[in-house]
Amino acid sequence: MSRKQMVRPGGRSARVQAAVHTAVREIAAEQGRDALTVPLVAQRAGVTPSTIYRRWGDLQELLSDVAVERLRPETEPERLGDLRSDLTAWAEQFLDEMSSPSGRAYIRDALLGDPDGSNAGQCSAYAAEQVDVILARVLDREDRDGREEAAPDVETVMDRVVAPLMYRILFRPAGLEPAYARRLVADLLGEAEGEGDGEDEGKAEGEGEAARP
Amino acid sequence: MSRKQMVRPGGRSARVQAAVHTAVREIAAEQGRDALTVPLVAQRAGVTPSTIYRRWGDLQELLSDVAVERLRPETEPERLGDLRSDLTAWAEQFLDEMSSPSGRAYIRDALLGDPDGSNAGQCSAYAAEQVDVILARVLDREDRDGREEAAPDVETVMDRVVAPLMYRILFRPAGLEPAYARRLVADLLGEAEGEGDGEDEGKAEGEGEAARP
DNA sequence: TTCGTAAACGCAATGGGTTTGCTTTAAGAG
DNA sequence: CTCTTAAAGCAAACCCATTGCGTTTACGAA
Repeated sequence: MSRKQMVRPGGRSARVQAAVHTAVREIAAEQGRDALTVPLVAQRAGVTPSTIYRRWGDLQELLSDVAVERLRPETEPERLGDLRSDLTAWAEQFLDEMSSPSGRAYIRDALLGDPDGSNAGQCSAYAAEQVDVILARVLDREDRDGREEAAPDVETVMDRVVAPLMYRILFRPAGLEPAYARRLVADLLGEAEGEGDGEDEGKAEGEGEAARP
Repeated sequence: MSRKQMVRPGGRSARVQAAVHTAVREIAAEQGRDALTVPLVAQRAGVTPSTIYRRWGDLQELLSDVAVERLRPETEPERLGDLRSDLTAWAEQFLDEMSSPSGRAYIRDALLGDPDGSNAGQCSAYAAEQVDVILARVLDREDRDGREEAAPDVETVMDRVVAPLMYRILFRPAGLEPAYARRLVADLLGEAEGEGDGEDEGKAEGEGEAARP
């Protein structure tokens, strides 16, 4: 677990932490993340570099902290009425947010300054939480009006939707489109009902990978 | 593409690159990767630090280069006779190698010093190549003796097997076991034939994630 | 409220990693 | 063989990372 969890909860410590975090975000936004350096952050936050080094260890851990904070979902998944719609919409939004340049940078930061893997685990837990909320609605609806709805469990959704999305984002960021997220959900849930809204659903993505040697 | 690709192919440049790469591996093996520093590597390789900085930019990019080289598979996937066996064996080995502490470190290095994502892409291409070799055998066998064998395509295997494995390795390294790799392959190919060799196949993994908030 | 303890911060000095201009070497072409 | 130029060596300057010590301040107990 990162150190910020064990600092004193109130008073000066909290002020310093908030100042440092906002300083990181401001500098990253204004001058790009390559410009980020501990002394720069310290100056902007109005503290001394040694304070940052003592509390976070190094720049990577600080960035990892900020990244996890930034990766926390702020709203519940949109409520569309059925599992397929909810999951599709959420997957598309997840892909959209995470595959942006800043999203990829945050993911990398979270993975990076993470000696014990707890920050990355937190990241994954956020996604699992969101998925669980969506899946819980299925049970709710079944309880209410007895209708049966095919409901995979959280782990299956992580394996079949979240993991492929994240893998592509990290390892093959080229040519990632919303259709890919839709297809993953469709493959998981079965393509039974009304799909095919005219857009491309195919798995074509114009890459020349996996050529036989 | 990383810079080492555009250096002069022979002579002193090649010697320097080789010396630097082996220096990185030796120091990492002897003193741990935390001890790795550009001046140290330079001294061991018999070059000046500025040479390394000019060719690789910084330590992370150098480590990324070395990591990709280390992640290249050295042998063809084992040939067991049918798709299910080949893929299961390969997935187990992949998980075993990649989830080891040094494997995770290499993956992180490859992802890290990788501004344009080409090193990570190379990493993924290696896996896709191996999978493709396995899948090509199915077509070979069909051509030879007309037998039909269910054959997913490379992208499907990447989504259903490689991506979940890599996701767990990076984001949830706790409690990863060979059974997980076996289950992924079984889920993809259908659990039709003889499985259940006594070991645990279940998806139980004693984690408390995804608790409803 | 007051006091005591210990965590957290500021200050300052130092060591070393990083960067850069200039020079020298050597690979590859004509 | 000579020429051109990419790449490596050298050295100095810069700045970041690290650490010891003194000071401030939050938190808890009397």
